[in-house]
Amino acid sequence: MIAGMSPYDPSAFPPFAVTVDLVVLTVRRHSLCALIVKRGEPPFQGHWALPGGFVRDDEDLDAAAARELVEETGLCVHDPGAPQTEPGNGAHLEQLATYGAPDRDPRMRVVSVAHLALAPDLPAPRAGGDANSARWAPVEELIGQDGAAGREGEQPVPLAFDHARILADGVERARSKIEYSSLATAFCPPEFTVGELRRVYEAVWGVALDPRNFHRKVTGTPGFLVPAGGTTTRQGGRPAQLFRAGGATLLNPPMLRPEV
Amino acid sequence: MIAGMSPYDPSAFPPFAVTVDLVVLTVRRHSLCALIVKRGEPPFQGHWALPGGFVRDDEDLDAAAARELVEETGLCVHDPGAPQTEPGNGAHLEQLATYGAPDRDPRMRVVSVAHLALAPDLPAPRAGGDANSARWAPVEELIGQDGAAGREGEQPVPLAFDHARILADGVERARSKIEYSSLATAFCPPEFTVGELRRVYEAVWGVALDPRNFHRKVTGTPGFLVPAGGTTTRQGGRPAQLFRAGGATLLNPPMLRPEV
DNA sequence: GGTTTTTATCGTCAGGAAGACGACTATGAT
DNA sequence: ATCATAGTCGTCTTCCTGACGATAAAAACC
Repeated sequence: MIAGMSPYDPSAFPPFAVTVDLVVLTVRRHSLCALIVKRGEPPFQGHWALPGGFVRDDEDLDAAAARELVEETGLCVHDPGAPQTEPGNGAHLEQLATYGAPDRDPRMRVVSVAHLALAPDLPAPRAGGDANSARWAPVEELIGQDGAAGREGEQPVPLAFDHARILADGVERARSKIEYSSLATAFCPPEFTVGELRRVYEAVWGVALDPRNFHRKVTGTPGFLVPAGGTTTRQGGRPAQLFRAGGATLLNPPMLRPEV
Repeated sequence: MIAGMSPYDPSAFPPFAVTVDLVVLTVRRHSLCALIVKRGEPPFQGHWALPGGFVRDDEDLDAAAARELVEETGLCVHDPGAPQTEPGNGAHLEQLATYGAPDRDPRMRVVSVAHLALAPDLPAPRAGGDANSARWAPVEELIGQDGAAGREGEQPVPLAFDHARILADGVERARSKIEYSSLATAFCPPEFTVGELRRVYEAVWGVALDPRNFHRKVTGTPGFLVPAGGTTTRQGGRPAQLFRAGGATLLNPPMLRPEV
């Protein structure tokens, strides 16, 4: 607000509530998982939902998303201004899309600016202040698209509001974006092996990749990986070289996702 | 709103105004142009800005964008629900991003959901109800990134609010999306030649493409183009076969944008 | 200790796609 | 008739990918 400039006539536009919702993704035990929280108040009390909350009066949208991310997971956003993420143990955060159907919240008009966060595997989710509990759930349990629904009798958990749609859009964004960017490294710890990075791709895409061709591709792309010096054997088998994410953010030519 | 469900406590969240802003792009005389309107009221009275307006109380975000598009240009959105555009003489419309910095409007808190519209060349812009005038402006006059700024003494027109940023994001979205989708056909009339489609790519990317390789690529990609039957000579030279956009929306492998 | 298993890494080869560019075709302009 | 302009078909080389053999270095097992 600037002094001396008259505000809008409040009757000239309808008031909205603006929230941020978070699609927080990680890779746990070979599967892509999303963070969901149990709602403690109506509507949808007791249902699982994406974490989120109201945007404050003096807060930018990205700042609100980063604040909610810290509140729900303790994760810090790695590089708030940069367009792409870098290694670090922080998370990658980017705006996803905005959802504002008139009836998406039964009580009033709410516009939600969804954000996508990618994080390395975390010890355990911590419940935020306004949620009874939180957990990581494999995305195929939340959105039945891989035909994996019904496996072992697991029925999809219905998410509150339009959050299943938001989650599906976020997953699709992640799946497509690791094709042409180095974003998959956001799922990895600061130092990682080629095999660990390959398992990220395999989990996010739900496919098996040839280890030899994958190794050739990622090590042959300039700027994608830089040797961190040292090896690890935490996966068993022959020790693997440790890498750090390089400065390159765009992969050209892209990593090709196998046909379904 | 649902009867019997109590509304939010209005003091629990700050009220926002929600608007839609439009990045309407077309190709005119070999250059990528954006629709801008002259503001008739403060703030930024007399400055050029992107068309847009308030979202109504019972209106979805996409519906508001489509309504503004009709009001400003008379263009109808081709297929409101489909994820991609098809030929038609309507426009392609998709959500771009949301901008909500606390100080982006000096009078109050406004969150703008920007949308991107791609349209074939139109006869003439018609000024909407709330704009004194409207015109197509080459994007390099509005965002100085191609080094074309200052050519012939044309200084960039400063757009109101954060609209230069929004326009730049929209242009970048269009430039990248025509790589891997058939979206470039949204800039073409219902029937078009390979050469016309190539000139769209050249205008949007600002590069020259080899006509022979381009022809091989687009005609060799299944589902991208379907012969419409008939030829035209409106470009001079040998008559060219007319095509219509095919059903394919994704180009795999993508059209490669030459290195800068 | 020896063998098997697991994972990592290097190499080879065939097929597909793209860039560079030659050649030919069919119109309008002069 | 000649030229300029645009469209269309080929050729050749180069690069990248997918398929897959082979080797290397650790842990697990007997």
